[in-house]
Amino acid sequence: MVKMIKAVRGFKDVLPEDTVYWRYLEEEARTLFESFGFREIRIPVLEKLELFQRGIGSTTDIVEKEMYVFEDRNGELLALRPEATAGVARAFIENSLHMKDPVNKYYFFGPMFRHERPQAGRLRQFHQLNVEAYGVKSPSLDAEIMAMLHMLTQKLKIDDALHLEINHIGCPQCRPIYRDILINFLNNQKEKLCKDCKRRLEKNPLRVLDCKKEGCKNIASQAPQIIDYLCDQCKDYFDKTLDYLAVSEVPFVINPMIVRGLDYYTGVVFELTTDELGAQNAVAAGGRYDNLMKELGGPDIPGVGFAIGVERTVALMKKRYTLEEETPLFFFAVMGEEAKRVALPLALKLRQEGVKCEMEHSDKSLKSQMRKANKLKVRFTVIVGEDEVRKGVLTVRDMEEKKQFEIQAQISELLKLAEAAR
RNA sequence: GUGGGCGUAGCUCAACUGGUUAGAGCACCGGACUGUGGCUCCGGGGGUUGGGGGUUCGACUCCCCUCGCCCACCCCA
Repeated sequence: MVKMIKAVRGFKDVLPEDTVYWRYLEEEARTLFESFGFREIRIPVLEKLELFQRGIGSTTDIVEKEMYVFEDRNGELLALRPEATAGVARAFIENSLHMKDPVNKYYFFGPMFRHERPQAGRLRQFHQLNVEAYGVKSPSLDAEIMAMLHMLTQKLKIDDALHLEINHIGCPQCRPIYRDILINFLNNQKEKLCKDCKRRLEKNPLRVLDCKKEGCKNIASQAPQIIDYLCDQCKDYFDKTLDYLAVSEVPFVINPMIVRGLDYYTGVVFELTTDELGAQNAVAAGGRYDNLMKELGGPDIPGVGFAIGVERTVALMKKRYTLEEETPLFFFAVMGEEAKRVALPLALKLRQEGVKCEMEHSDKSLKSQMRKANKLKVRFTVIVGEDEVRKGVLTVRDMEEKKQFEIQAQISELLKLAEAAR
């Protein structure tokens, strides 16, 4: 037997029964985002490796060990994007969009690539819906964006499964101060920390705060919290953001343990989490990234945004309701060459009018064609056989009413039926 | 990268302590007045039991290796 070629590990096919959900999500997101003034941008899947090293941070796990890196034929190092924000920022700078657009709000949809071990809710190729707003640093904008995310989950009827968790991780002034205090605190109890946390202590001390191990949790619960060490500006900014959320009736909880994994985050950060999907509980996440643009060699322009995990969102949708593909209105059951000569032009004209229909092309018995029509869940089966051809008529069977009748073999007659069935 | 679990028809699963041509349901195809669906009945196709090696008279069942999938850690959407 010839060896079967299978998809690459962690890369999945999305079959028609599932694309219904994907499309529903995309369409709801598009109309919602656009109503907020966000415009669609599309960027390449492949970027120079350096973009991600500088944008995301060269010591983050994503850049250090999860990227698909390739050498181009000219020796240049390229990477499949592990996330979208760095690329959007690059496009923004490269096209001088801050000089052109009065409003710099973009949304984006596409695949991302991370070489991790697959598990529930985690793939090597996965999809994100991203939202990015550049040029303004304002609590009301941050709150508006979180409200938009909340509205999307309401439209998708999955908001009951989600919690908006929010935190503020400080600015370049106050974060280092807190960081030192935390490191100092943790160092004093270093022996009680787990193996992973000792490593985290070196690399990303904030992560110790959300370790799942009991011992570390106990220590973390007594650790100093960033909120108590924010500078006046950050504190004020955070308070205002929370107030805007409250008056907008967006439910949220403050979670001082939220830390983002990408270096570019500053200030307000948030996650949309669920406890219905196993260990990978973040359905969306985002925050401010006020230094990203500058670090990529662009203008000093602040940004805020979030990314929604499409597969995870679809998983929640599927747990709650069923979406089905649109069924054809007509099925042409044909017997013989002459019948096909009658049916084909009629089917083509119906589609021209936007009516979904199917016709049989293989030479099967009427019984088998009826079975197919039934399986397709069509409303009308149009039977065309020798008798019909001779008389210039069509036999129409109403599959729901289980009644059938003859009509003239004219497109106008079929359109009348289509109109009546709507 | 590290752990654990699992691999039998398209899908969900069977097959006593190793023992005859590996079964069932669903799905698929066809038939039951050679032009009529959904129900029922009947029939049919489809598996080198993930792959390789070993033990044995005999392996889906035992052993080894390998590949793959799943879940968790790590990390994150």
